[in-house]
Amino acid sequence: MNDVAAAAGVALKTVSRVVNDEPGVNATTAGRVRAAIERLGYRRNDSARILRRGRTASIGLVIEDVADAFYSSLSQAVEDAALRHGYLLFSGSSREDSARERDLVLAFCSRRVDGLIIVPAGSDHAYLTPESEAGLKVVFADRPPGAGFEADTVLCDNVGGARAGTAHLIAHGHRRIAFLGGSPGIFTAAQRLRGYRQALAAAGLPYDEGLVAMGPPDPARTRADLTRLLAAFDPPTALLAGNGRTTVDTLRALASLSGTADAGLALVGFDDFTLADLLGITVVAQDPVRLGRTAADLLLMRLSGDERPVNRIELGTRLIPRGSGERPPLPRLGRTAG
Amino acid sequence: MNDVAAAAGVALKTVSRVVNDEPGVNATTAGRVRAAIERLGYRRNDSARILRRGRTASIGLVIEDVADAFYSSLSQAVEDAALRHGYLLFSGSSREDSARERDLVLAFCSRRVDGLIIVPAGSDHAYLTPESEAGLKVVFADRPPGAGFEADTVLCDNVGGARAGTAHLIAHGHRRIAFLGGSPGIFTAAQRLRGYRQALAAAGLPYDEGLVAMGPPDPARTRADLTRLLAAFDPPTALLAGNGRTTVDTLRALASLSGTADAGLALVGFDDFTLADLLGITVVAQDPVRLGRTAADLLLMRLSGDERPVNRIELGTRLIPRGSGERPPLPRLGRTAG
DNA sequence: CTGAAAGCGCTAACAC
DNA sequence: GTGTTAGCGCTTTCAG
Repeated sequence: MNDVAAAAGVALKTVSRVVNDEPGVNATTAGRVRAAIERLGYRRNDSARILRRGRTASIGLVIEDVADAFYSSLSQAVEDAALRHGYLLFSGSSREDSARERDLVLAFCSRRVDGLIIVPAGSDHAYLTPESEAGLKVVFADRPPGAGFEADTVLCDNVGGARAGTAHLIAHGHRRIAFLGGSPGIFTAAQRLRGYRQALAAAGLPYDEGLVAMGPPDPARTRADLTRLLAAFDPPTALLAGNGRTTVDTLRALASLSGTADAGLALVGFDDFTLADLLGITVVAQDPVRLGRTAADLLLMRLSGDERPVNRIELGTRLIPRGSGERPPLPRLGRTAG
Repeated sequence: MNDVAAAAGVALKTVSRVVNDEPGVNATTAGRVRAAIERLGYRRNDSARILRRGRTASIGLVIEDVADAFYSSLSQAVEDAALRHGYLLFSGSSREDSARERDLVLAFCSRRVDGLIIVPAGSDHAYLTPESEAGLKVVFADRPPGAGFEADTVLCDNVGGARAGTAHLIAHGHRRIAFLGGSPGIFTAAQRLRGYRQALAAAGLPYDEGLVAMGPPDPARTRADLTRLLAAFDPPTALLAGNGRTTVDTLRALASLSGTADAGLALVGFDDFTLADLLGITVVAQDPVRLGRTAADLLLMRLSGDERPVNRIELGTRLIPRGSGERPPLPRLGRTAG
């Protein structure tokens, strides 16, 4: 900036004014400055600017995994909102590791991001208290913060969605419905299990632990779970898959077990996915774009001075019937009592 | 840092030493400092650090669209490599808009990222010359930089992949093969068209412009293209879809046209996608993770001082037969000449 | 082992 | 309209 000033024969401050489009600079002078900038290939150093102004115009996004369709859609929505408002985006994936979440968050804090959108992997966010007190704005998305930390939160209606999916299967005559969900320690998985149980209870059906299999998405495990379930004395006639990856793993497992007694199993997946329409898979759809946009809007409101009490927003889900969830129970020959 | 120093009864510099794990600090003193840091909730301000050191330990990633599976996989790979080496990642999507690409890149440059990985939307990168001369390291991924700008580049073998896909269809007896590709202005789309033509030429088949439809992925357009192709006097018996989204759009279109004469059309897609296995879709698979990792490794090498001449790496593709590409041509009743 | 002073490149506040 | 000065919070350099 000094060099530019020298080259244009003006003071440092004038260059600053031109660079920042501040009013009160003679058009001719400004032209001379701009020419010098062009000639020298000068680019403002935002690090210095940030240091001086105390505002970075950047926000941090911590999700579980960018390569997952749900989170990449969410990212896209957050990115759009951020860029539209002049914020740059730092992003990182926790990979469901709370230490990595914490490291990312603290690294972003050290960079003095103005705000943070977090899909938490961990359940303790006390480490954010000093930042929050120092004025950092934080919004939690998809999962709430750990107990003891208050912040705006945007969630999907996991309980309602799972309840609706299960009720749908019950309405189609199913009485033995298995639930294949994510790790019970993950908020969304636990909530979906609750919804599943609520629907069973509402229909007067018993809750059978033998019909529940939970854990991190893993094709081999899903296949094993399914094999076990179908080999039982009283196997399920329907499945509720608790998340997108498990739904896909379940489809693969069913395809590979095909020809055996599994065919005709009804299936409802939680979270929509590409080509579910072509495959005829009934799902409880979430709206990751809306989730991301809502979280971003909330954060941007806070960043522009909104001081209202903490929000907790729950977005609805939508059941999309496509065939797999509307199949009636298949009578299982040679296995009925007697 | 001043406050911490005061609270711990030491000088500023000692706090700095502790914060940065520099050697030469008495363990007791260090303990006192750390206690003060904890008590005050102090977090180093990286903006100041960056300003002083002239190195931001961050890299910028500009892709086409995070919500696209290909680019989100690439992102994940880049992110992993970056974090592993202590770099934070700025990311943004150009949405195939060269102005947005430029704005993002320049914003990252203003933040003084140490390096940049770009999937270019535009074809003029002269605007990067000053940065490059100032020491910024740039790697291009998936598509090369515009003429006149030299930089490391990592590509997929688009020509070879499309040639292999087309040759595969020819080997299965097809003579009239349509190509549904992306906008001809996009490097990858143009290269894949070349590969398609090479394969036809190698087999002595004519190139028929009526069998080629190119443009930005759009379900409605794909459907219209397909309808037109199939209604022609001498319709194709096979399709080569030029990218992931078009492959999916093609599948939907074929499904909705189903029952009519389209069934039995052979199909090879370029770029693999989730569930292509279950749907039995033969594809020419790229490896976005490897692409991202290679680009990141290249950049990290440069950042650690590698000054060797510019690299241009081309990653191979892999044809995965799954059924759709192995169907023989279907004789078309009532349409043959005579 | 610890500390004091200078300065990274910019902007805010105030002259002229 | 333009210029001068101070200082953002840190690291570097050099002294104790």
